[in-house]
Amino acid sequence: MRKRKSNGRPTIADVAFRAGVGAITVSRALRHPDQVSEALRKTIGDAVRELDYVPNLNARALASSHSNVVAVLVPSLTQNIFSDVLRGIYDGVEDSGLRIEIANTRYNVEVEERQIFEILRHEPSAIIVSGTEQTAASRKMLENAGCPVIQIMDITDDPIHKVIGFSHFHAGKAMTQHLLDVGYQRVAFFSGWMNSRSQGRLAGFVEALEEAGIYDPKLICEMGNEKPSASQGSIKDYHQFSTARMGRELMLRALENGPRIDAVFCNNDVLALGALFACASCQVEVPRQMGIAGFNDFDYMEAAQPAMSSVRIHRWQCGYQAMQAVRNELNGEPVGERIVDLGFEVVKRGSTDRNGTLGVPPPGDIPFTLS
Amino acid sequence: MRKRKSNGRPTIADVAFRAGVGAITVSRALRHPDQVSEALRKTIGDAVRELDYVPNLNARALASSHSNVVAVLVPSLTQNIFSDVLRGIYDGVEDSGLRIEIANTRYNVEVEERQIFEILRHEPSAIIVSGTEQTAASRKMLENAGCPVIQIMDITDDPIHKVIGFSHFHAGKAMTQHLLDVGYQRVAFFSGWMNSRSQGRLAGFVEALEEAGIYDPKLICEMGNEKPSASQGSIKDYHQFSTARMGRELMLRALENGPRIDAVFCNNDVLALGALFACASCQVEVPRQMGIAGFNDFDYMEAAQPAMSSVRIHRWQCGYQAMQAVRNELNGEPVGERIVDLGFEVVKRGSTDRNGTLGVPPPGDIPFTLS
DNA sequence: AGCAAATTTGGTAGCGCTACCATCTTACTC
DNA sequence: GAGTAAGATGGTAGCGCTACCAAATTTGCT
Repeated sequence: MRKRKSNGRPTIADVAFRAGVGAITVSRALRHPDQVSEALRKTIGDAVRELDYVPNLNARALASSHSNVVAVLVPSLTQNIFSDVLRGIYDGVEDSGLRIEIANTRYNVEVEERQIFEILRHEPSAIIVSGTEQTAASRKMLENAGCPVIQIMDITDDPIHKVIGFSHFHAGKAMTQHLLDVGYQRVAFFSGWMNSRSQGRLAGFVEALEEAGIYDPKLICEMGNEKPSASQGSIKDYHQFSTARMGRELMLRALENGPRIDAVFCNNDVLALGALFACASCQVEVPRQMGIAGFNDFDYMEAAQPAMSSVRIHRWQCGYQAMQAVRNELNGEPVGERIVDLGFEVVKRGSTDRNGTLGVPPPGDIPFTLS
Repeated sequence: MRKRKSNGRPTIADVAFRAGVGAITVSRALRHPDQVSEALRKTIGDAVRELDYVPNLNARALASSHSNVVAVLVPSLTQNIFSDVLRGIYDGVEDSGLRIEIANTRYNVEVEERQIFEILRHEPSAIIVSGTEQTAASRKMLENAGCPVIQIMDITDDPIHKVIGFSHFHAGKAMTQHLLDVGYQRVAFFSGWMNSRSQGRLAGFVEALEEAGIYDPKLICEMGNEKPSASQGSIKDYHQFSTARMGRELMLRALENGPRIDAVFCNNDVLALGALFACASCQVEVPRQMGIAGFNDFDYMEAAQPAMSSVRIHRWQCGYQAMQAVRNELNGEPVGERIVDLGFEVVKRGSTDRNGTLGVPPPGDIPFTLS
């Protein structure tokens, strides 16, 4: 008779009894099968199946001081960019026995610091963190975390442990170069609120223009420069930091009394969408009078009219490969390459096909009239 | 001297020693402060702060068989709709000591069943599940889960425990009615892959047309009717089940040789976006020749040219209120209303302003010419 | 065969916390 | 003032698992 109410689930002892072995052997058969003989492994496997045994993860974590929790820090849950990353992470975690714990840093380094602090106290088995620009305090905590730390969605020469991502600088520069290559002369940069990765893109933009000798600070059109405060009222609004509305507004301003421009590199596809609509509303022809390029290459860029150029980045792969890296390391394999550059792709479409020379498919235009 | 390597973190015993009380009193001071005297509570609080003590959650869960984990089942991580819900959940969990564990059901009831099964074995303190159409097996498991179960993003007369959402049927019907009210005669329904909530919207659409006596099955234009298999190859592609590309394709088909239509209710904003671009590419005037309405009211709907009508739903609130409900119940408060209808809002904009009578702001059109 | 080394298995003792019960105060009733 | 109830505190014994060491068994080699 049990003294304490238990929930009736079979325990490792039940399995051990049924298999006629010691509890510890069952534990080993499950955790380190190679240390158990073929025969016992089978007997124990049968007992597990017959009893429908599932290990209690809390007990396991307590006894081993391994939580098997992978902590994932993302700056936002709303932007598609990170939900794609999360999708990769979830696809990558399958059948690993690992649990994922997501923390939302809200693009706020103070919040991130606090959350790293909290998360470390849960003793995660690994940490996946977005970006490479942690504060000094955050970096120190992560360095001393005593578990694999994978930085994703950016790249650096000096990773904490391992980084899987790409260069925002080079991506920004490459797209700007494309705009210059097709002959645009006055290229603007549109952005909503800037994070450190946006800054990288902007730096690439600036360098490309400087090399061409046509850089002008007035070409940088930002909205909402003010960083969101961490105060109660506004913290929940961080998800709106780039919207189509802003893209529209920025383009309208540029057309009305802004710098004279003939193309725009939008820091985010959704801004490009808004910019495109603004052009439509002002009868500005894209790409002839105005070139538009975005960043991320969400699916609607291809479907737009005209189809819009963008920089395709490998969000899902970042998440998936980060998870693979975590699994490998937890299995005792070596770290391997500490810097993994997944690259990017400048996708050229109609919205920047200034001369009709890109060979992109023409917009479908089926003649059609209603009533 | 310790026999087993510990990670050096202070334990409850350290705090107890420092405060000069028993370990159990420290536990109580933290878990049930009302059972501990004012004076001791303060002494213990000081000790906690001095030692920088943080309770070990695994030990707590093991000893109490309360995991303090809130399991959240969402069908997709990628669609904005659920990332908004998750944002609400994360905003709602702050400072509660609860942990969130997200499972991705991939719009697949078999996957959902398996995940409910797995999740129950982690003994969550509460479960938040998307939708009300669980399989019989899933429902039974949830009913016997022994913890609060909140269904969200749909509504039903017969919740498992508590439901917070809105009626997709009424939302679909209301938007369709709006299209009829402004005078459209042949209204189509566009959808990508249909889930049970989409079905509700469709049913509302059908009923509105039937009541008007103009229903015609040919008006239902679906793409990708085939349900995604759970097989390896395709399961990772579930996120593409509604894309702008599909909206564009559906509209092109409808214009070319489909049913003669003068308006379309898109099951999802992104389809509406694609449909709008298709109209632009075919020189079909919106809203005069073609009305377009979407569902979800993402931010770009307002910024589109013309601004697009949509049904605004309260995604963030669903998540946030679900979390509040969980917290209340775990604090021992009564369930309260078991059916919470958050409603929806038919947002009427230019894309359905057939007669120019809606009083919506005109599209900004600043006369503008380049070089 | 004889001995060392490698492999396989088991026992014990926790991991850090809380449920349960027991004890000790204090407050209140008659 | 005795008796009872209510509140505050503590001790003990686990929760279910695994680290650590010890013991038993097998293998390899001279």
